[in-house]
Amino acid sequence: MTNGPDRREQILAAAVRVFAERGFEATRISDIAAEAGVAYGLVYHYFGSRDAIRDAVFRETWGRMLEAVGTAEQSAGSAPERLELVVKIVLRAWRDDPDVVRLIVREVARSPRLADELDQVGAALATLERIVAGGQREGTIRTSLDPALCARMLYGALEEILTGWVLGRLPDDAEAVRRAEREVTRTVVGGLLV
Amino acid sequence: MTNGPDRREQILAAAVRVFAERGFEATRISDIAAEAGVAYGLVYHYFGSRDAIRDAVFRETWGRMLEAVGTAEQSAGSAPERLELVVKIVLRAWRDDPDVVRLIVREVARSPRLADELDQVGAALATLERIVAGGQREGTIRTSLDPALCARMLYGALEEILTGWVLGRLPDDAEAVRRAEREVTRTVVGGLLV
Amino acid sequence: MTNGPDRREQILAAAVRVFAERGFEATRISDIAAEAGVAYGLVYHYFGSRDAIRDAVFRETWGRMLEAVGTAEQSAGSAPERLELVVKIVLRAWRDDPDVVRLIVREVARSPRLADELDQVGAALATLERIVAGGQREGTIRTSLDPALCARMLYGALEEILTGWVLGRLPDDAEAVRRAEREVTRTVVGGLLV
Amino acid sequence: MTNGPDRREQILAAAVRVFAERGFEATRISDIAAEAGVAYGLVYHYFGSRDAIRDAVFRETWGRMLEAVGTAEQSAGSAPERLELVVKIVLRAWRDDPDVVRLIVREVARSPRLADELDQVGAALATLERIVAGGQREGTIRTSLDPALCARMLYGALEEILTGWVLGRLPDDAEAVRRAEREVTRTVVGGLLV
DNA sequence: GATGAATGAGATTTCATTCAT
DNA sequence: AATGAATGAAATCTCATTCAT
Repeated sequence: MTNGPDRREQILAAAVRVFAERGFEATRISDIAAEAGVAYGLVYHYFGSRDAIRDAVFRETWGRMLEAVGTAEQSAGSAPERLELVVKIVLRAWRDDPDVVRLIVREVARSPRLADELDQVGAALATLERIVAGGQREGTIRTSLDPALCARMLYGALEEILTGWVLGRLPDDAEAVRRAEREVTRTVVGGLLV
Repeated sequence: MTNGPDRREQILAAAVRVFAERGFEATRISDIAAEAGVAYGLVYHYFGSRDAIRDAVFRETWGRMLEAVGTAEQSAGSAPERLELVVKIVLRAWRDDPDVVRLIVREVARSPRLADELDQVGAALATLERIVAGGQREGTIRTSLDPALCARMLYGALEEILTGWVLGRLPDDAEAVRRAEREVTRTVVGGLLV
Repeated sequence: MTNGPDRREQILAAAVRVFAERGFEATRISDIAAEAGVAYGLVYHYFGSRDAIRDAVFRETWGRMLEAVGTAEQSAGSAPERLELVVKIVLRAWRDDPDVVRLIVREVARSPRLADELDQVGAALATLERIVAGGQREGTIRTSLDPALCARMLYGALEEILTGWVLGRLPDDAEAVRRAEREVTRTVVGGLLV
Repeated sequence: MTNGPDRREQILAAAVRVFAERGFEATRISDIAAEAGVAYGLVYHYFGSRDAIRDAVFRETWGRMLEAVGTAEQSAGSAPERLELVVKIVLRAWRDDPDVVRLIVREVARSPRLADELDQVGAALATLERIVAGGQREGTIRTSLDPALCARMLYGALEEILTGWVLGRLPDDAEAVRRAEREVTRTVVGGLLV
């Protein structure tokens, strides 16, 4: 017996880095093992198969993101203030944990299996939906809107900005990040108000 | 028999269907050949390699979409009216040509290689950017906004709604499509106005 | 297009030789490909999987044997004469086609999957059973006997003698083969008579 | 804790069960450890290798069978009576210890390596041979027969009946077992008599 | 142009065995 | 004695690509 959970974490962290670097489809088990500095078979000792690693990695990265978004839902303040907080949290993740964002942007959205089986995107959207519906009840958001549609508009806008950063198509210095926060809040969140 | 261009189109159309159905990575040359009803080697006769097929397919599908978005840029009217037209064109594509939309949503949008080499998404974003900048010049859109950021917000919002339809997460009957057009226009386009 | 069926036969014949030589479990696909003098992947082109090759080989080898035993069932003469013919055919197979006998003796009997799915042993036993039952009707074989049990006794006796030859435990020169025919006929077939 | 021999027996008994269930080739060390309820490495502590376990198991199971057949050779009575006793002992083993019989039928009988290295089948056949030769000396068995051949005929007949039971192809209730004893004795043993 | 047989590099996965604790 | 984490060689299988006809 050695250091079980540690090893597992070590491999998982390596997988996040490699997936973020080259994408899931282009990543070989040997890449992960090499990055983690362990033997080939140990990856299989902790994760049963290639797909299992992918699922674990996605669950893990999304877990962090969802937890953060969850705090916004629990925060004090009106619905628009909560949405503003979501915008801040999501966009700042790029600076705080770029590998996770890279992974989410590049892989999670496109994976049919994930969309069906893990559906963490769905969880994020559901959180946004609840916040919007709360805003309609408290009278801060137009009741003519469909919360599910609003959730997708905001989510899509945020994801596309992250994509711009990931692909180096948009400036991502600290000032640009603050500006993006401001503009998304004014435009999309502002567009929802009564 | 010498029906060259026809055969090529036949294979390309089959590739669109298969890619839309199962994704690019999961699609084998044999799947395309089978769907097209031609022999294995003929796919290689017209397209030199697997990647060449992918590029041709993506260029082709995006070609149609970009052409449509281009007509909006050329249309008469103010910038907000042009953006509204883009919204209409993009969202109605789902009803008109779902396989193409499926393909774009699942594969094109965030594929790193494509973004680099074909960068047709970039072309679409550039069109939106030009419309927004035009609106700022004509005084209909707030000048404090960054056109590149606006383009991405609108693009992302649209794409995420299409994703909802592709994955069956949002209702997509004719009435729902009209409603989505209205809400995106009011919320995101409306949020850009002075 | 090249010479399809020929290639398939070529691989199948190679597989028979290799299986007979080293046994199924110890045989690698690469062994078969090398013995057949073809590329690795071609084995998979004609047979879908390792198990499929095994099944095809067993079906093929047993096919030849069963066909031979079938002729005995069709032959003129009394049941004991037919059984004597079966004894002759089976024991002479060792001289005529040792690889096939080796394979049957070493592999077929022990394979649970085969016993269940291909069950060619079952077909051979059924033929013997029918001959014995016919003998009971014509009054040449004791009616107190269970034909299924008789079939197994004769089959087992023959197989065990073949095993002795395959493993080099019994002399197998022409004279020894003739003697074995005589003794099995006198002892086991003779033991069944009224 | 120092219950060495007990542990060893525990693992050996588990191996017999697992081998009988799924065959030697399909059995993993982990299967044996799990069935025995001990840790992975402990199997290696008591047995040095996978092959060593197999050999130990086969020696063990055959040991019991050979011991039983040996008592027949030592028994009072004529050679035919001794052979009748062998038939009884072998066929009744199915009811008494089916896992052992299953193992012998499926794995031991024709395994080339075993036949060469352990050759316990050879020992059983030798015992039968000695009984037959004794019968020829005492004048109860035809002297024209080759004892080695007779031994194989009887052995094969018995084994094939056991196979029928193992595979569920023959009825194996108490009455059917008694009948099989009677018929083998009359047919094969009877066929040897002067 | 058209076919599909042939090739082989490379990926996933298994599992006997070792070894530190 | 007992545990199970760690290792890596070896096997199966896939599939893009080539090529003879």
